[in-house]
Amino acid sequence: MTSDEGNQDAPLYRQLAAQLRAVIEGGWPGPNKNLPSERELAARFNMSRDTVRKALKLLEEHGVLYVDQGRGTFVAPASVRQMSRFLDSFSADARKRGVQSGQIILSLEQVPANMAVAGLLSIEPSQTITRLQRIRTIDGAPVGLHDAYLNLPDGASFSRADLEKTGSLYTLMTDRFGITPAEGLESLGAVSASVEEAAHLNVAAGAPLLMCERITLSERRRAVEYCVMRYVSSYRYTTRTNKFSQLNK
Amino acid sequence: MTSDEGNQDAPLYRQLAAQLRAVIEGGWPGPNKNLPSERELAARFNMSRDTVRKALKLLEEHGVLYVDQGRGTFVAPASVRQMSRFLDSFSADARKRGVQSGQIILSLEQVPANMAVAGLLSIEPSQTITRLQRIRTIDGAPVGLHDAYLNLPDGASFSRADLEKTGSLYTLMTDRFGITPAEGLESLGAVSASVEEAAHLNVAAGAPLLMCERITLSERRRAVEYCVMRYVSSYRYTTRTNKFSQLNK
DNA sequence: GAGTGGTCTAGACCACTCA
DNA sequence: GAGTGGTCTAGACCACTCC
Repeated sequence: MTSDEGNQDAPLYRQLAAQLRAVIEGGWPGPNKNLPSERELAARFNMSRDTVRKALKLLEEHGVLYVDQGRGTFVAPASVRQMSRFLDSFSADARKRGVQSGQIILSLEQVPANMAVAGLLSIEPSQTITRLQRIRTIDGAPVGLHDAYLNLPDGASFSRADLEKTGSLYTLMTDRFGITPAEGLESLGAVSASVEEAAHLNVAAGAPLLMCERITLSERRRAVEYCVMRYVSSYRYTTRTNKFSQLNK
Repeated sequence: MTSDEGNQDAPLYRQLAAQLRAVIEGGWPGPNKNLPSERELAARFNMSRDTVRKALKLLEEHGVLYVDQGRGTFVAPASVRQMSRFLDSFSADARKRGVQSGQIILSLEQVPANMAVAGLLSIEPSQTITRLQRIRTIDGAPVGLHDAYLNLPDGASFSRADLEKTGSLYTLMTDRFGITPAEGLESLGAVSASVEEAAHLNVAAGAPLLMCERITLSERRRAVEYCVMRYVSSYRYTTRTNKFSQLNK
């Protein structure tokens, strides 16, 4: 987890954002305290006010800062700063929480897409895709079932060993196939565990599960993955939604 | 639902964003098609390139556009354009989906905060707060239970009639108390319906429910509401997470 | 090489808040 | 009225993509 801080290649505003976040996480200024004004920061760091504003905007999007017209720029409460607005993979999320994530691969195979999956991935039915079923664990205990349908580039494939090495499907897709997830559409609801699911997750049949369906899009907005995830009731999915910002007034 | 389009008071970039969105929703350019370049838009609308960029940035945040370095700016697939990244109230969400939302108020009272709620709202235990319990309905059928603890300004209160008039708690808080929700922290999981919950929601006891806890923060990042929501299994909570954008490289 | 978006600057004026 | 962030401009140079 390298930071832009001190990275001479990164844009100025990212370097500044990284620096500011570092001092804020270091405890200064405290929550709900003023930052120096944009003009002052520009002078102190010897850059234009617009560049400072870009850094502040970035930190605002990450929930680190908030702005109050005419009053100033303030440090957000720690509870907000710690919650990401962005999509994490299961393993990245676990790493951030400081727990150990793992997986048990149940199956990895090439299958023809059925109509439902083909529709969701915007491909022709019967086109072959990769299906990956896994049990996800946290500190060794099973917490979720992932059933993923992957629309990989022509001829691309990977083995169980490839996946076991990296631990993260997204890392594998990026490093191996050059596919960068850029956007995710998710739908969450509650379901009852089937007998089979219950066995995998070590809960009683009929136990409540959190179901999360996700379509992942690449940078060019091609659907590259459709995934159904089911989690035991102790698992929590957290999100931060900021600025009830609207295009409509 | 007024738009910035043609609103002379709105900033230029908002007017442009509204115009662009209107022509895109009108079908031109189609999904995954090029927009004119930033320089061309600037010339055509007689504004600076930076102002055009602000409009495009806004539309990108709303999932209407995406940008590909060196290639151009493109219209996102309709599936992405329709999904909001921002927090909606139950009633606003229903309106957007074109269904009729309603509520049955179970109780509205002043209560002392217990330790858990006081901690979440950052107030002293035993301070009195407003508790509101409701059944939420869609097209007349019960789909959710809301249990909200409100940290209203000193002396502020409202009646059942006030709430029944507007239908939306957020609208009431904004118009009546000047509190604008600016940020929400949410945690989702699955639970089993208790006997009482099952009766309210017209499902069997033990049925799976989607539980969503939310802390809502005001513009100045004061916790103004803690709410526990439980939804029947047919209810779906949808989100869009864009740009796996990171502060860390 | 031509065209695209990404970064950066220096300066101007406006809207809002607070004393 | 002094200080804050919000908008807008005109121009410069860089990084990337595609032919």
